[in-house]
Amino acid sequence: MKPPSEKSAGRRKSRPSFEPLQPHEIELADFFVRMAGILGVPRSVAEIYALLYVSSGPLDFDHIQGRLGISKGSVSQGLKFLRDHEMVLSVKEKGARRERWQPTPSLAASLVTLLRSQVLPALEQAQPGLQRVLADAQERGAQPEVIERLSRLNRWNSRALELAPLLLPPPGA
Amino acid sequence: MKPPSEKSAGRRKSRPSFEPLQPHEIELADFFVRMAGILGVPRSVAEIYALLYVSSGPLDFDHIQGRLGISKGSVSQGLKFLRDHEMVLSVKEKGARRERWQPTPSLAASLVTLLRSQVLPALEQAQPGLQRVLADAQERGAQPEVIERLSRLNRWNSRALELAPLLLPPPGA
DNA sequence: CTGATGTTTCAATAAATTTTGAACTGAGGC
DNA sequence: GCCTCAGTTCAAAATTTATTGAAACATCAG
Repeated sequence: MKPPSEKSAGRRKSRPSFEPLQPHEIELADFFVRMAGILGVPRSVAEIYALLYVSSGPLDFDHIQGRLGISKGSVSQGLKFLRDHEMVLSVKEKGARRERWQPTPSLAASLVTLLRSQVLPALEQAQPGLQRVLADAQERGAQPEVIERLSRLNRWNSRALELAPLLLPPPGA
Repeated sequence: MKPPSEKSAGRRKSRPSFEPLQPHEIELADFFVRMAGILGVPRSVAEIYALLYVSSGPLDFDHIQGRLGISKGSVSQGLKFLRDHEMVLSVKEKGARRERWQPTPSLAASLVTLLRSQVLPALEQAQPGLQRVLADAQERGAQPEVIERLSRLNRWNSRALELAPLLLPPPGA
């Protein structure tokens, strides 16, 4: 958006200037963006992941920002998200100041982490409420059909909560 | 937002005036809204489904609108969404003008339908692109690590596409 | 056919989410 | 300690998505 004369590269910091995404990279990014969209993950996050995914080695902050052409803030927040969900790893070379990033080995595991973090809290928080709703319906002598529905929902919820910890040990095990 | 004097119910159409949601209904609605949010389903759609889910019999258009206090447009669109994803059924009593709605018997089946409709198109559309990205990487002699990642992604995609039709027969079987 | 009821459509509006960028923080290096 | 670099924060702006409501449409009774 403000390509600063590009050629004045010479002095001081040499303003790296990165290539925009290549067609094959765009294609992959589109795929990840679309899949991420289903889970409400922002475009910029998916793009960062896609870039790391097609790149041969780990990339540092400035490369990510430069190649994707997005703001520092977005890169920072995006990497935070990916870190929090254990979808990227930083490779800190000895004696190097900058961190360099690469995708976690297993995309499958990453997805599980992501899902857990979205679904589990909802299930946990809902637990007492759902029980109350069911009890309520029973007290009020609601239709058997409704009671049945609410019971099933409660059973599901409990079962999901029991199963969840088996999927992947909670962070710190 | 503009309660039309409420008490002037008398004449003509008797302006039904529905109760707002009860606490136990709100609780359930919150749960559905939250779960729906994970998949990017709008609040109003989740609310409609929740209301039908706790209600004893099928509800008609005006009841849904009245009890949720949302616009006609939202109800119409919401029901369309739920219909399209086979999450609600209409029970048309003989000789009755209005349609009345209730949730599909199996919530599980409904969720599968919903997921299919979101994920499948993305997988299908991505298929050729992903293959191209992989071929591209091979031609360019990319790092083995990258090739490996892209291959795995392709295998996943194919497998998912093969498995999908088994989950539930496509609408019209 | 006509009028009334019930539903859908869709442009305008409102609400929610994402992105930006400038100010800030922190960690070394010197 | 002071300065530079690397990265974070967060309020404002941009963008995207959902909701509204008036007008169009459809269906049926008479």
